[in-house]
Amino acid sequence: MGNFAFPCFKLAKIHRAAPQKIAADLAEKMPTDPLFEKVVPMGPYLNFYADRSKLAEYTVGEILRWGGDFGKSDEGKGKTVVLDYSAPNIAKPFGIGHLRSTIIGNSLYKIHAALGYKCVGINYIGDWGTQFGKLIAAYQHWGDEALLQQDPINHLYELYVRFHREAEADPGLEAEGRGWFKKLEDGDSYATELWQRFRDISLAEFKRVYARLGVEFDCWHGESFYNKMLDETIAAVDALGLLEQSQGAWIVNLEEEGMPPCLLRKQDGATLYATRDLTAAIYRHDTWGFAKALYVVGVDQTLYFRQLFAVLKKMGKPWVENCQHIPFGMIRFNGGKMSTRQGSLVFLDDVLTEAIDLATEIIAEKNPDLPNKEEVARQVGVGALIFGDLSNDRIKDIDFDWDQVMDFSGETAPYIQYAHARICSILRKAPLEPGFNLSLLEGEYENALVSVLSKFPEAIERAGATCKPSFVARYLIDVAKEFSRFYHQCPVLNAPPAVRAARLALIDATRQVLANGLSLLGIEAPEEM
RNA sequence: GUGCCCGUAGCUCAGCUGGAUAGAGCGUUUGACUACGAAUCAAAAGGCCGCAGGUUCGAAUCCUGCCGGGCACGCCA
Repeated sequence: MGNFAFPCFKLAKIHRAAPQKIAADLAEKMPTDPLFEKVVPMGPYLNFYADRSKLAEYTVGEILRWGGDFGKSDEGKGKTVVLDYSAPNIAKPFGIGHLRSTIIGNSLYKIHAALGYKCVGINYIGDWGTQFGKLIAAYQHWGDEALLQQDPINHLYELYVRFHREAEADPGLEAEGRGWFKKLEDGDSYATELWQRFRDISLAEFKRVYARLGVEFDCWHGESFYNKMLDETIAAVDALGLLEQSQGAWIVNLEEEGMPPCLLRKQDGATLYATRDLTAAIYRHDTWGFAKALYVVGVDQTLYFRQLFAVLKKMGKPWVENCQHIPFGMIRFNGGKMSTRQGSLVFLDDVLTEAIDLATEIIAEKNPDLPNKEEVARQVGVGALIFGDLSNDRIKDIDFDWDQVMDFSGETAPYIQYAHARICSILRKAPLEPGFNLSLLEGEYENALVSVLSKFPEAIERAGATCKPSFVARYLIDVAKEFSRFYHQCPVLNAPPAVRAARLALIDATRQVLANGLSLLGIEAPEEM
């Protein structure tokens, strides 16, 4: 098989001839092209074989020329894409469930940036809503000031879990929670003060986790940021004649669209998630005039986003066509849904710590003299965790499994990082030599590596078009795999001088692609590990 | 009940707009550190691509039905 194959069945139909004959005829008539070494028919297929030397000269040459910019494009030049990701509910602890939105969004940010878009990463933190009323109610009943001082996160978590446990037996609690949220919305000073404290405590903790993950945001406008604009939004909906009262609540009817109504105000007058999201969408469009707005949110909210977008459409916002829900599958635990309320939550921070500890152990065993072990252990442990998530199609559910997370062999980030580190190791011994002749790279393993390297821009493009970082992740596995084969088959340092120079250039190009690719996933590439 | 998503090797998953003999990793068995780092490489075993129809020269891929699993379906986010 060649680098490209052309099936001749369709032509066979048109010309009423056997596809084998068509392939043979075409091979005869095909004009010679310097890029292809040969074009040969094989049954009903026409195979194009690229000229290995030319492909190597071009590919490796381009990579070395562009360096860190190799793979980028100007597809999104002059366009802005707004990404809504992570968006943790800060009344709850940061669970492993939030990891998905965070790292998928982070990667899509980098991928779009590489495609030339101006990106705005928004952490739409869940710092408003009924859950804060519940938290306040819980604090009223069982809160402990001393505990809140010394171990704030765990204490808030306990309160949250206890509230829902006790609420099962005492439905009055739910009403109490809603009551506190209403007070919060009405500006009650005591409620506001508690809310502010809970918010500050949680946010500080969340920022610590983001730092460990290496994730950043351009904008931290949470739900509470839009409080003052909510009335205006509802008034605008009303002015368009879209607002209806139903069972005491204010809604936008979506019967025509075949969907349940979208609630904007509860019976008690308090607002809902949709009210804030609607406001946020309009605000974001006014502020950034986005060409695309991506919402990296779980698949369980698919209907919700269809409703939200439907309301925007009814409001006559043509730009709603550029809004897109980017769903991802749920993380389950022991086959069941992970629930903060039931306390069956795996803390992201614990998972990070475990992964980093394991990386530390492996380093102690395999590379005890490594400088800055702690930093490398973090890069590897966190990388493994991120890659484990990004390497599969985001729509698939994940059953959280410690054994799987803690496996650093095979198709993992450490595998890719290891290939990168080995290249760096060789290049430390022998830096790139000037005057190399890339046309010498025509061996089987060299060609396989060159060939996969040439496909990097394509991988980024696909990942961007589909909003699926997994295309980049899987691509990097291919690169690392081809490199590993090459590495075991072809000596670099001990090769004849001319070949050695060319191979040094080849591995340097490989190093560049691995580093560029990993960075698109939000994974670091240590030079030693 | 209705709608949406998923179903590929023992396990976890690739398979782009239908195209050649369906591919990886883990696990299992075997081989390779006196060549640049063995977190690696090489090899073997392992498949009615959930089931049944249909469209097509050709289907894991498209259509229909069924089975199994997940999610959602008005006062949470």
